[in-house]
Amino acid sequence: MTTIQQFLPAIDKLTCRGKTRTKDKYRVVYTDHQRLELEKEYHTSKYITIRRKAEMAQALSLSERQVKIWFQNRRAKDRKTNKKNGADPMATMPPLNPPSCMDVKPKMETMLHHIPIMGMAEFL
DNA sequence: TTGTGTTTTACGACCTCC
DNA sequence: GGAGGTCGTAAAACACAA
Repeated sequence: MTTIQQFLPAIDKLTCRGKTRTKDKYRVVYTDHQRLELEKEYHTSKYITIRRKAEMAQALSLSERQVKIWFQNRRAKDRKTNKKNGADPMATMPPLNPPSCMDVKPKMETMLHHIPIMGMAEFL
């Protein structure tokens, strides 16, 4: 399994807009199995816990950073499709009463992003 | 085959919270 | 100050009509 970490030591880097990325692999394509497992986890919870992130990373041979970024991108995708469908903006909101097992607290800012959409009165 | 639109990784900037 | 959230964006990978 190849991960981006394997390419990080590569000296030959490309720069775009001041960013530096490895030349040989701009991005890796995750396997069907990796995507499936990540999707399953996402359907369990849209916000992954630190513990689950470490477990998933190990199980899928990805870095924790990759798992974190995948969840960020997945939520972004959800928001995008919800916006298009005019669906429930709460869908990607962090839970207000997270289960006790959740060791990551949802950020207030995250919820505030949704308030203008749903209306403050409704939110309260 | 190829041109084009969409999706998927990955990152930087900026923000909040502890 | 670090971790992790969103947003915007770059570029590779992919899908598909012409």
